[in-house]
This record gives sequence, C-alpha cells and structure tokens, in this order.
Amino acid sequence: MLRETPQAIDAALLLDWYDRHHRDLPWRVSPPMALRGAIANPYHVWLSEVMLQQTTVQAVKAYFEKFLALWPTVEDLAAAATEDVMKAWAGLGYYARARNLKKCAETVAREHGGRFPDSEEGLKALPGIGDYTAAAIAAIAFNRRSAVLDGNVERVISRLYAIETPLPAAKPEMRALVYSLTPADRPGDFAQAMMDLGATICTPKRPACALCPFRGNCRALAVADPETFPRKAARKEKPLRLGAAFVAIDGSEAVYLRKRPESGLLGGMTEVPGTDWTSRRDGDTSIAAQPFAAHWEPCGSVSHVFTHFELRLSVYRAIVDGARPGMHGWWEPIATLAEQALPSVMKKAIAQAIPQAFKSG
DNA sequence: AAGGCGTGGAG
DNA sequence: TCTCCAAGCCT
Repeated sequence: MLRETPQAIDAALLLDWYDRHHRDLPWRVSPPMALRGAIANPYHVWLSEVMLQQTTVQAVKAYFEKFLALWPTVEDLAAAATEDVMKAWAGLGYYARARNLKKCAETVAREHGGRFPDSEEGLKALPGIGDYTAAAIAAIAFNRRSAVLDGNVERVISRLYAIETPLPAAKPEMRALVYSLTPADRPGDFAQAMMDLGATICTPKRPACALCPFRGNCRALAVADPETFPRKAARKEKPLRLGAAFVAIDGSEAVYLRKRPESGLLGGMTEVPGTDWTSRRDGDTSIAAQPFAAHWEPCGSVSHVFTHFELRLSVYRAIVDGARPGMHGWWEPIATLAEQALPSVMKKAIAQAIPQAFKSG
C-alpha cells in the first residue's frame, strides 16, 4: 500500500537507544543506576537545567561542579551572599539567571522547607523557571509525565512530523506532539533521551540519520531533507555599537572597578568605567569621555558579540595614584581580578590594557 | 508578543 | 572571517 506517513512513533525505540547510547553527565542519574532505584537529586537537576538554558553542556560542566562544591544544598545557596553567586557565575552569561537562581533558592528554602515543588505548576511559579525547565524538573526529578520541549526536541519533532509551520509559532503544536509521545513509566528518561538524540544524532547540520532509532518513522527523512527543519524566520542582523573603556591602574598594582546597575545588560556585574555603548556614530568614544582626569593612553580596541548587538570598545589605560574625587568603585589588586564578577567583555578590555592581568603566576 | 539578555565552540 | 547556535526566561 502507498504510505504517505511513516510508522507510528514508539517511545520504546528511543528508550532502548538511550539505554545503550546515553551520555554520562555530572548531574544525571544514568539508566543502570536508575534501574537500581537511584533518584535524581532535585537540587542538582534544577541547578543543571538553569545553567543549561541556552548554554552548551561543555560550558556548564565546570560551573556545575564549582557550584556544588561551594553550595552542596539549596539551603547553602539560599544562605550565600548574592555577590559570591555572581562571582561564581561570571563567564557563563545571561546573568539574570544567576540573580533568579539565588531568589529561587531563597524561596525554596524559606517557603518550601528546602524541598522543590514536585509539580510543573509549583515549579513554574519560581523565579527563573519557565515552561521548559518546569517540565524538565518535573519529569527528571519527580517522574511526572510532562511535555519537555527545548531546542533539541523542537528539532527532533519538527523532523519526525515534517512540520512546515515556522518557529516559534509551531511550539504549541510541537508541545502537544511531545506530550503524546511521552510514556507514563519513564518520562524523565524519555525527555533526556530526546535531548541526547537531538544533541548527538538529530543535529542541526548533517544529522546522522542512519544511526537514528526513529529512522523508520521520520517524515522529513522520508519525503524531504531533514536538515531543512525546523523552519524558522530569518534573523535580523546585529547592529554595531561603539564605546570606550578606561582601565586605571594605581601604584600598588590595583585596577579601578565599579558595579553595574542591578538590572539590564550585565546587570549586577562588575566593570571598569566607560561610556555608554551607542549605535550613533557621533557618540563620544574618545579620550574626552574619561571618567576622571588622568594621563590616558589609547591601547587598542576589543570587539565582543552580545545577543542583539556587536560592541567595539576603545580601551584606554592610565597609571594614577589612588583615589579621585567622586569615585564610587574600588581598587582591586590585579592578583585577585580573576575572582571578580567580571563578564567576559570586561576581562577582554582589561586584558587589552594589562596583558598579564589574567595570566596565572 | 516581540525583543532584551552572554558566551564560546563548531563548521 | 562569518554564521549559527546551546537543555529559555522575562517583560
């Protein structure tokens, strides 16, 4: 018979694949252990899921281990100084996640007796936990059947069903499809299996369809080019913004730092003084924008790409002798710069002015 | 609801 | 060099 659509999709195919090919990750209870009754620690699951939002597994591993070493339980994290959390998060990006992480830990410790809610609804009420993260924690840590839809799963589902609707409009349809596929007995493993499949087989470019447990069920593979899914709207280009950064060094080998506002770009993080970052070509990014009078010398520029714009910072350096009037920051010894809550763009600017700044030894 | 919000690695 | 993008959330 002529078959327009592939075979019905069977979660057991994926779970069998997962039992043999799952990735071993620091926050994961892998299938052999799980079969012996080991249960994922909700604190570990939550911490890893927040870190993994729009962030690669490779980048997260070291941060996850560092956080667990510093704060072994959610109560420890709730009791930590926010500044220490920001320092530990520095370099991972999307810093609102760190602020929400701290708030969420405080809420769980104070209002939930140190235990995470075990329902999607309860989880989603917490700061920094949205549709995806609530569903993931519910499934992985509490064995709840839920619709876990992240970027990987969107890609897998869009190919399995050759969904022509572009993202993000297709998300409700995709969410319903994932939910319908999710088995009641191993929802957490199913979710992680879908994500592992998306990360290792059903990849954005050159998917390894020959190795896929769903190769007999995939509509995109049958009738089209899987790589062209999911459909999505063309992105717009990033504007260029210009600015200046001023690296002041005092006689005792310390750098002048200050804190950024709590909200907005790099909110609550540490910076060197600088101008606003403007798209206008007439914005003053010259030495005239100096934060205080000193013998500023230009020492090149650094570029940095943010989510929605590219930044080119002119960097200036001056050797000064300590305090200036009207300064609200502090002098940080070069030796301890690496431990500060400095976002990557600021490390670049400081390294441009002081090449040995972040070199150990 | 569309845009703000980081970073570094892969190809 | 350039493009894409990785386990999204919030407003």
